Amino acid sequence: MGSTATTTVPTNAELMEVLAAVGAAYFQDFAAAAARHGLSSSQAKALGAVQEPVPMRALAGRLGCDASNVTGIVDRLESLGLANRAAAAGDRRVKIVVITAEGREILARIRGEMARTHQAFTEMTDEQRIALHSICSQVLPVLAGRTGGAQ
Amino acid sequence: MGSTATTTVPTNAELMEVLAAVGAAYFQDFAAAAARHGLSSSQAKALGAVQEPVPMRALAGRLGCDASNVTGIVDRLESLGLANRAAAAGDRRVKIVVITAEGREILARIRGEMARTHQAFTEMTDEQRIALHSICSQVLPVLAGRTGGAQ
DNA sequence: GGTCAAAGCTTGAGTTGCTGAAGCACCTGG
DNA sequence: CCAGGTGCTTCAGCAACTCAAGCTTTGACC
Repeated sequence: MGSTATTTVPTNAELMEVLAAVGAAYFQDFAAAAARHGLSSSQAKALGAVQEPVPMRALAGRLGCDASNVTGIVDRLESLGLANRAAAAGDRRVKIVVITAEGREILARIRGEMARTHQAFTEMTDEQRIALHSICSQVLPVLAGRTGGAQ
Repeated sequence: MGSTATTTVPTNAELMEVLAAVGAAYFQDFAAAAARHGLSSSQAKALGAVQEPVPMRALAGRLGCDASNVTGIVDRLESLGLANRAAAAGDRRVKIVVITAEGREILARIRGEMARTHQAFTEMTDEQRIALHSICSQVLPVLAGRTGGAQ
């Protein structure tokens, strides 16, 4: 394959285009896998964000949405038996969302069923895997806005 | 985590994690920039998908949602003066969505204002830019499911 | 030429996601 | 103990999304 990299450096616009396309495709793969298990993408995303127990308010921060919104999402996860609300020790206002064993299993199954994503990975060389992981890790703090805002 | 590039190849799970994080951060940057101009992310995404005139049905395919949904989105774009419905020559059933000059300007402004994304790009070396673009381009056909489905 | 299935778009009902304002329960500092 | 702030929920209200049904137009078949 093209080990002779055509050394034309892509412009910002070109990078944005492929990045957006990859992001959108990844998201659709994720949403489709979640839907097969009866979860919306928001619910699945929330499930992924509570692998560690998290207070409602912090979960809203992780999901980038309003706290009142999280109430409904966790309501549905709870009614499906995938998560529970637990009281926080020391502050009875706080409710901590805890994933159940079943929730953990569903989450693992969803991630395992993202077929297109897995196939995309298998078609990458070791060098590409290393490069991609390195670039993403380097770029993430900037992109996620650790520049002056606490998470 | 040696700063000496430990050439350990990342696992699928590790790749999925950083990819998901980057995708989510990119999307939030996009949504925030769109919101500054009074557009929801769906509307902005649709605007980006009609830089070339596109029939309603094809637009639904590009956005990965139901055709009936596109009606409402284009309604709003039209009421904002960012796009228009035009009759297709040769088939009077078809309505073609055409972006307006104002729509094009807003879109350019949104893309220009994705500050975090641009900053992330500026912090990449030329080699990283080339590698990222190459990997995304290679992976995109698989990830987007060109495996048997016409777009 | 007439008829009928199919395609393209819209509409309507219903669910979810999301926000903002209001409200209740609880903590903390004076 | 009281005032103000914090955490969660509830309640409109809107956008997005899906499915089913409906309308217009098209294309093919008789």
